[in-house]
Amino acid sequence: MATDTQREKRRLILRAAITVFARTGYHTSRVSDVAKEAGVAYGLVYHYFGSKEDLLEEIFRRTWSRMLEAVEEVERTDVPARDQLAGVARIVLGAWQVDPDLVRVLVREVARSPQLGREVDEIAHAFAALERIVVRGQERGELRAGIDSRLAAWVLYGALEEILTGWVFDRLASAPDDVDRAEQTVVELLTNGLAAD
Amino acid sequence: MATDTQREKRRLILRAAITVFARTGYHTSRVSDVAKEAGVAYGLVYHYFGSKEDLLEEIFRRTWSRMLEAVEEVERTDVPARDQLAGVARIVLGAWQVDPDLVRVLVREVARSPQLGREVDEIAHAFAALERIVVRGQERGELRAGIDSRLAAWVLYGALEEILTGWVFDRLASAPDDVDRAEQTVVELLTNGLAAD
Amino acid sequence: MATDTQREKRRLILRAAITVFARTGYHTSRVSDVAKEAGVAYGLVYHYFGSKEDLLEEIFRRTWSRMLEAVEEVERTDVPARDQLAGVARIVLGAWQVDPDLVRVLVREVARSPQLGREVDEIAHAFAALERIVVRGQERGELRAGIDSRLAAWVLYGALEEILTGWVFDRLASAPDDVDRAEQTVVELLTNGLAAD
Amino acid sequence: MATDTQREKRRLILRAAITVFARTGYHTSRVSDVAKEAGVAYGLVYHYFGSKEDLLEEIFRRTWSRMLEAVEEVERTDVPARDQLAGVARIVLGAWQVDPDLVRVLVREVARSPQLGREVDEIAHAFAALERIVVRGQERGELRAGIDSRLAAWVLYGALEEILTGWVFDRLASAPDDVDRAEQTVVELLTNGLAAD
DNA sequence: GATGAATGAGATTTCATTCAT
DNA sequence: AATGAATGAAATCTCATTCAT
Repeated sequence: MATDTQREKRRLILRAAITVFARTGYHTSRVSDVAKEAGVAYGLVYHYFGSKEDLLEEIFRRTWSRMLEAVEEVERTDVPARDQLAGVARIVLGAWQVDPDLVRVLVREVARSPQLGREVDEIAHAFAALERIVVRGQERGELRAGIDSRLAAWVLYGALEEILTGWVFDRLASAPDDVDRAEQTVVELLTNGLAAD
Repeated sequence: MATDTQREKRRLILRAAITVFARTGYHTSRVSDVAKEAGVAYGLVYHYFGSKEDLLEEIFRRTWSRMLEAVEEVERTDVPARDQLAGVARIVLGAWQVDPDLVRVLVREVARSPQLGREVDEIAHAFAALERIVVRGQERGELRAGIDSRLAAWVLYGALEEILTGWVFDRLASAPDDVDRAEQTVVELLTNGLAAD
Repeated sequence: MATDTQREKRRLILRAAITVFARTGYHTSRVSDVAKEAGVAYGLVYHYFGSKEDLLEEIFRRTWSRMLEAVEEVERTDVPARDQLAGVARIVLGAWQVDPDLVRVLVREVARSPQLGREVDEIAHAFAALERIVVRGQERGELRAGIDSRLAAWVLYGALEEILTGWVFDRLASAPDDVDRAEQTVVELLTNGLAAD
Repeated sequence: MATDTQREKRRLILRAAITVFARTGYHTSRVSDVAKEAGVAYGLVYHYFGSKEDLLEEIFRRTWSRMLEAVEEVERTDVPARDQLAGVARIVLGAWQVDPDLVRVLVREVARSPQLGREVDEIAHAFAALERIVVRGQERGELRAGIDSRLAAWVLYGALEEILTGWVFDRLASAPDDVDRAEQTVVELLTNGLAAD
């Protein structure tokens, strides 16, 4: 049967959820707002999703799943570590241009994601991939061996997320040029450091 | 009159709020839980604080106020930029040892802080101070001039916050030794970079 | 047209309803549960029955209709009143062995039956038939004339229903032997009484 | 503190619940109806009772608790078994005159009581007491030894409940005179039986 | 006949806040 | 200052019923 239509409806509702959650945050959004935004009846949200929290969980899961894939693709790439890191930075910061509402939701509800539980695996895997990129770079002698690779991965991700946060709350400039510059700066900073030679 | 007692009661309630919010988050905590934790009557919370949100706001304001002071103190210090950055790292990461519950609340509710409005000033000032440290370092030739100082400040703070997040959600080791190591690693990473020479 | 198939479908759904209602009660059962149990589509239930309540009503009506017939058959029988009463007891208690799920539904939803309205007629007729058995017995001098016949009918039915209730809720033993014994005991009790001579 | 007022409020709400549930049944009654009937705010019902079901449960528990006490008091009485049975009949049927709304609720929601769980103990104890009355009568030679005492207790209770049901649904006359007559008839029926000598 | 997606009214429950004592 | 009973506005979720295919 019309599974295509069904998938579209699901997608439609999920999209609406992102839009609505991005507007005023998950908690202050009502399920009825999501339904209205999607242009469907109240109960249909519950036909496709078990609960309001499920909506958020699915948003997280999908995003991290795609993030994981993207990072792994970068990992498989045969380029210098620095370029790989730049690739990751581009993925994360690029999201702001591709789907700012999604970024708004993710940034605003970060704290909820570890509690959401299930998709934590995907997050952990993405961090692990990032860490492997660092380790590989160290093995190839491109990156310093003395630095804890796991911490380095966290620092990179933290830096990127903070920049997204700055954009979301309009405390950092986020025009296309700024995005490019931020990407380059972060990479430069993390590879060569702030110190003058 | 017994203003001391009053202040103590206020403090008692605020402490209880931190403990309770740290446990399961701001939203799932009830005002009655805070009252119970503080060992006072329900209504007394409203005698000292205007609303539940006021509690959170005050926690943020106080913390960022102290953070601002601490960063400014580091700023006034006459030591190399790298040591100043290390000082800031110590302040931020040290909070985990001084008051883990407070860190839990801050990390979990980060996204709320910019919405809270009023104390944003304090946050902005703290970031500005951090930025000035970078600028000063660049002026003194200790730090590279090519790097955007504001972005550098954000990257540093993001890195530190991410590490706190890792500790809060138990995804990074956080024993005293780990804390020290994290502090050194972050500073080393941000000053000299990941790249091998 | 395939009226046979139609009747079978109706029957199938009704059977499923009995099974489902017996499990957790009418109110907590969903129409979708009935459909699933019957192995038919959701909407088909509404093709054959006007509403969820109609299902219950039909269960009651059919049952009481058969009950009425059975009691009237006993009535037509040319045996002593005591044997007629025993016949009624056998019909009512025997249902537990024939169709325990049906008994479960009836016992659990007794209170609903008088509210259901339409099938009350059938219930009333069954009680009337039972009463006539008593009256006839009194007229033939087999039963005491001094006892209010209507009340006697109610007492008998109440006793039987309570025993079914005990079985349904597993508070009285209900193995085949127990059922036989219960039947005999009730009849003995109601005809000859508890009193020692 | 005003514990008296509190208890009164609880009582007030419970009373209102009985009135409302008696009107149209538990399921169709809304908590808001109970609040309105009691003349209190919506939330106060939840201040005193955990849930709508708790209201019903407490009604059952209290009633069966009082029933148990009353039956045990009859049990302690030093009168012939027949008079003790009459005493029990008076208690049960008398409820109709004392508190018809309560009886309406009990009769209508009987099926729910075994599911309610906790107060089942009280019901079981009441039945046990009734059974002991029969056993004692048999030991004293006042009642026939051949009859299963447990079944006799169930039959008695079933008969009484059925009569209450008849009154509740207006299918048996329930004027004061009728009540007295019913009481006598049931006792006479169960002790001496329907059979003519 | 058969399907199951779509609808939306309605009920329970929570809890921040108020206020009389 | 201190108490906690009282208030009532929301918000989530359920599910009987409808209807287009």
